[in-house]
Amino acid sequence: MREHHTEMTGHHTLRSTEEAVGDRLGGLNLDFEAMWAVSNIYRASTAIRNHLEQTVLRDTGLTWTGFVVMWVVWIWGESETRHVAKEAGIAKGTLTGVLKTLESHRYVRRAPNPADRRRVMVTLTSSGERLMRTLFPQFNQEEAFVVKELDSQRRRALAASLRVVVQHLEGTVRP
Amino acid sequence: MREHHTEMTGHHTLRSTEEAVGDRLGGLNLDFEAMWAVSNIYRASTAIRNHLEQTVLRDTGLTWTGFVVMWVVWIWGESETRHVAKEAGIAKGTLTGVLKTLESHRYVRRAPNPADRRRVMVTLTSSGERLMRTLFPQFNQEEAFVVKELDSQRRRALAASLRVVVQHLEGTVRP
DNA sequence: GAAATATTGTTCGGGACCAAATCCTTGATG
DNA sequence: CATCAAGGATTTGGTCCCGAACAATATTTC
Repeated sequence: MREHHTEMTGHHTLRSTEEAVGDRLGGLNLDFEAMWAVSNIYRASTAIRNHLEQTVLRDTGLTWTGFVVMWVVWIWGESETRHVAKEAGIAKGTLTGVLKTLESHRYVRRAPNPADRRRVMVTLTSSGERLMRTLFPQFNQEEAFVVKELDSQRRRALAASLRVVVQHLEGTVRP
Repeated sequence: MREHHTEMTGHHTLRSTEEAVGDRLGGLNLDFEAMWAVSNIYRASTAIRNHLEQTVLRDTGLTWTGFVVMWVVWIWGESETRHVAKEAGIAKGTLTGVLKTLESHRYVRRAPNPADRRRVMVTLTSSGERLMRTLFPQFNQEEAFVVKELDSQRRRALAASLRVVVQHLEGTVRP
């Protein structure tokens, strides 16, 4: 692993962070490969989210989570809240609040399920549908920008490795 | 008690989500490789964070962000708040609140910089230091669990690809 | 069938989170 | 020196976020 400084800006880049970690933890018996893999997943995720918020979402009035929730409903069609929360990766209590916000913008609508009155269904309004149709291609364009520096093979390998991680974690039953 | 919500959806695994996307967006002209790479980064990041919160952080009273902030100060030593916020990937206003929480647990301490009284330095208390020394090895052990299903070469490739993404995004100067 | 048990969405309390406004301090400019 | 601009952290307002407690509804058990 050869790491060389391109520049000494005095600011803290990714490279110098990893060096600081090496300095601080070099003596300990740690799994550094696992550490770099995991910490870079988190780091990339933050950077990507920031980037997409700043570009595509900037003037829409939508938050990241609001967008994700609408995306789920858009992909799956009318859905139960339970399902939406799971797919969006948020707690059901959180979803209640997010839906309240999205409803106030008239992007989604709640509808009680007549067959089971505990359940609530969520649908996009036509205005929400329209928003997703214009927003999603822009979103995908920025996704392409994000992985621009990786060739096709690496993109597929990246996605494949991450799928393995996710399925490993989700497949692990917790007591 | 079986699920009556039906038929073709069944359970919602990673695979079936990707299938739903294919059904819904198959006709559009999109960069699917980019989409899978990016969405799996986010998905993995969420799954990992949940896992670590449920295991290592569960009984510590620390939030994810609180841990990350302490980690940064632990690695870098006494630091300026500005630097900590950047490394932790949160806004400076957020850091103020997080530090207030951590200070109330006596894990960190604020100290005004005498040379420039606008600046504030953050250090770990000895109790915070002790906490990191016991917590971090556990954390690393769970990181190893997270990537258990990937061989060494894939772990390195994963980290390397993510570094490329992060540096590409952070290197992109925004107007 | 009534009572016990489970499931579902909402509410609530305490944090996390951001962008913008604010408050202090420093450095520059006249 | 006095003023003003720039650079720090904090506060503020609105949203997100979780877990636990809750009320309503559905299912199982006896």
